[in-house]
Amino acid sequence: MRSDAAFNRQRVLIAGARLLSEQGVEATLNDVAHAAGVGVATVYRNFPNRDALLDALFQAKLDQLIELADHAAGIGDAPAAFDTYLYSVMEAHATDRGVVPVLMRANQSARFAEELAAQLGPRVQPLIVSAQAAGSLRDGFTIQDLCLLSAMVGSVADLTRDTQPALWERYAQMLIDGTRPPA
Amino acid sequence: MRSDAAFNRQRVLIAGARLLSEQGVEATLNDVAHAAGVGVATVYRNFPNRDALLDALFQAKLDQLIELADHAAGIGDAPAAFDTYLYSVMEAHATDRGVVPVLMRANQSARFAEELAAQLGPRVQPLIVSAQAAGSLRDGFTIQDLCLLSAMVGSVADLTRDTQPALWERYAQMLIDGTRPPA
DNA sequence: CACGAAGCGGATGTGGAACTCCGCTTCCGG
DNA sequence: CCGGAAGCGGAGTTCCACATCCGCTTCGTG
Repeated sequence: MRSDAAFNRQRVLIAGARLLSEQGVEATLNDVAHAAGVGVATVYRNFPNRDALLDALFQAKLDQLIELADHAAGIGDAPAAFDTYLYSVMEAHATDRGVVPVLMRANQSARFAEELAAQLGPRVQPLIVSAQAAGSLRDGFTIQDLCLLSAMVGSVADLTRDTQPALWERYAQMLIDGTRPPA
Repeated sequence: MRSDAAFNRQRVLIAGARLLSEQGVEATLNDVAHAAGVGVATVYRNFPNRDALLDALFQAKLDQLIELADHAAGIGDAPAAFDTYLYSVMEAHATDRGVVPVLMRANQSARFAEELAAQLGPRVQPLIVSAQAAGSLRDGFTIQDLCLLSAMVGSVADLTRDTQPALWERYAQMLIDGTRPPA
């Protein structure tokens, strides 16, 4: 691969990630190409179609969540570690319009679901188990719950972004409260 | 207005409501026209554009929520009345893909926000106040909370409809638990 | 019943976004 | 330093949904 081509591919990925965060999946490939400072054809040369680009960005988002999990795993206190992780994922959903649609493709594509489970599961499951053992998390709580609770926060953030950009935090807190074991 | 024209208008509204429930705002006017058994032009003769049709359907959805509120108001027990209302609104969001986008236009249009507040507020506020007085609902809970909690359930239902159509109930229950006063 | 206005349906126009084609430019091994 | 392969940009094509136009049909009044 020629060096300039590799450089352009990076530019497309970076611009794509930025536009995805800001505008969600609505962003057009024309916009991405323009933002990256390349022509549309260059985008299509690297990614056969729109979905292929999204696939590539999916892995980047996944890496981001993995990093959050690894950071939380470094916290000694089990309840705090879990809470920190859950909150940071919620924050990612709320502030990055690309996370929800990209990750939620897992519901539609077995390949995505597997990759998600394989890469994220081993890191997150211990957080859940430890928090349950410490009594700060209700039994029966699953990774899927974590994904969907975060998606819920994301949807609130989407609806209120224009008028009350910080409101999602209220609901994030409410949901975190809801993860405690029933009294 | 000619009788056949009035009849066709009704057919469009009914078909529009059905498609909105099933497919959400994605439904095309062509589909609506076909489902109603009329031509596209007939739809446009009654509603100058797509938004005008959605406006008309908005009022229908609103009536539906009002009916739910009136039904709940008939329940003597204040906590049960509020819970019933909240759950039934959540159910409406989860099973009718049209409710979220139609109602959430209130966030963008002052007119909708006013109409919503004017028609729904006086019915729902008493439910909230009574439940709070009875100690089953936390202080600071607002109508907006009710709308957004329901929207959250709707978003979960959207994401899981294909694979686990009843999963939204789990989160509905979780959120209702979250409306109790903190221990 | 007859006639004109009101209403009708679908062919057509318009616009925006995904995707392709092609003539020009840039890279890089010999 | 040069030839050609690899890469490039953007004009053009296709597709789909919204919206309009127009010749034909139906209603309902006199």
